[in-house]
Amino acid sequence: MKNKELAEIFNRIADALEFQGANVFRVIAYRKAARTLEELAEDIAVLNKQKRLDSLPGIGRAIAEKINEYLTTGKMKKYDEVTKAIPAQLLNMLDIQNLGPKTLALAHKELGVKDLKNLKKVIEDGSLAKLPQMGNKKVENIKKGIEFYERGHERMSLEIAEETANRIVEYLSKKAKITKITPAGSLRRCKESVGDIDILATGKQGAKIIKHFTRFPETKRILAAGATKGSIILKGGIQVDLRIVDPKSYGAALQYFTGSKAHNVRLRNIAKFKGLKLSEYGLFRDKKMISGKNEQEIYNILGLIYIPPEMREDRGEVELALKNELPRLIELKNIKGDLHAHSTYSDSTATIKQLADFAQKLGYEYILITDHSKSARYAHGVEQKRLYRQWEEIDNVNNKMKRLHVLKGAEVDILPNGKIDYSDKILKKLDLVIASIHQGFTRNVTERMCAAMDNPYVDIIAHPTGRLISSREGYTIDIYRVMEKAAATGTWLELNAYPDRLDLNDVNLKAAKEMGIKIAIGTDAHNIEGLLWMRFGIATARRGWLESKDVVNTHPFKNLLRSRKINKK
DNA sequence: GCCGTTTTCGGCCCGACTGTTTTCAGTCG
Repeated sequence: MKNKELAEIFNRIADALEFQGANVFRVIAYRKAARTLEELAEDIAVLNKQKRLDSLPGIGRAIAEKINEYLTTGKMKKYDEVTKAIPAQLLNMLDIQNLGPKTLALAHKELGVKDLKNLKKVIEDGSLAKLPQMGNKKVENIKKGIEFYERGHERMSLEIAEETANRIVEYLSKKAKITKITPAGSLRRCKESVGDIDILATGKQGAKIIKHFTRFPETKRILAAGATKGSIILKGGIQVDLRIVDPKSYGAALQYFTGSKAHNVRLRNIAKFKGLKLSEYGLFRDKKMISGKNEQEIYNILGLIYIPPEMREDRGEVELALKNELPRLIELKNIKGDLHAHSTYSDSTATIKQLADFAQKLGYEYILITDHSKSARYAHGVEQKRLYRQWEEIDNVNNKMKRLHVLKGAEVDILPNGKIDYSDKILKKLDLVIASIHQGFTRNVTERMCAAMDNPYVDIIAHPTGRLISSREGYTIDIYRVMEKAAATGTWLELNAYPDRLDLNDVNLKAAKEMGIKIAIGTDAHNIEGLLWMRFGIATARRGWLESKDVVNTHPFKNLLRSRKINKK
């Protein structure tokens, strides 16, 4: 699929245009098209062939033509033009904090800066500081930006973001005079990875609170400290922004700082259309504030029903909210059991009994034990003899449990040769079977997965794309074809709730739902606490617009096994 | 460059902070 490739190209064109000082809205247009392509589950080439490009948001005639040009000739004139005119290394530097397109262009034009090495040189010899509008402090900030840039600035997992935000909220709540405080931004939207942490608070003495904030023990550097806004970098490199607003603006500020940017633009447009103005301070008619305290009220006055933060990405939620047709998103309390958990039989530290006890404590009706199959040597995969022993143990545990059912499952490897790692004879005896790829990430993954789904005993495909958020792209795979096969065979696809996986991701989940595919949420726990990751699974499911009915482990125990594909034919 | 319950042309969100300046430009979110 060329989707990602094209997205990259359009982002690159946007960078170049920005550098050249083009109309900012043209730049935004290219970025929007790039975003659409990044999030598209379907193959852009297929859409192009069917002449359906104009149905995509942010893609009009000009960009559609460019896409077609690239898909048919392998080239794009516009892209060649801009990359020829501007060295790639120059555009990369736009990622440096405090160094924007204007300054970079100035340095390029006046001092001949072409790469990072040049830039450092003109900083050191003082020539950059002498340019118009520049000065020592500005240059100093760019220098700090370079340091940050060179260390690498990865996004953090949702789990780390949550922990970090909690620590800061606790610190601020203790001493500063704050009436309300909450994380906002992408953390509140539960995005799979968080770039920096936004926190919103109310209080009378903004400057004092900000000052206290900058003294947070983990602070490494203070980026800004005003009367209503402060910004710090923690020792681990995480940036945290704090905004203080008046209580009467709390709802508007919460709405604004939760974002996403694209979602907010839509809302402000609607406000404008109604002759109103929406800002982080409130909703205004002329100069008069008509709402601001309460977030929900703002949505309602604009004619929308309340949109949950997880949906606020401008992926069609605004249109549905206008028509009062938003899905009723799944909640953690709808979950009746965990469908992916490892025990000490393979590579977990938790015994079956411990998992069962904790699952019961969580209020579950069932838990599926899914240890690795025999070929997974790295994970102490379970061979036949030990599998039988595990079944005995599960029977014993079940006898002791009050309410909870421990189910016999397995996470069976789909081997590089396409075979399933247990015989059908064994699979048949299991309550539920998960199949997954752990080897041969580039070898016919799509075909192997599709073949696995043809097996009537394979109920679930685990972490279907194989990506690790922090470190790995994922398998070489056509996820759309995999989803088509899942829909055709009635195989469930997993939403793996392990914070570094969250796979399927939000965008793929939404596509899967539209195709009628059922989702199984499993934590992939390798210890007791891992079962608590379910909340990240739920957050991601909500980002994928899933409702209770789309997720199989919202079924009560008596219906769960009945809904297997083998029992439906 | 996109898009339309307005407007097929003319909009396209808007404010805080900083640093450079004496009224504003650049960057960021």
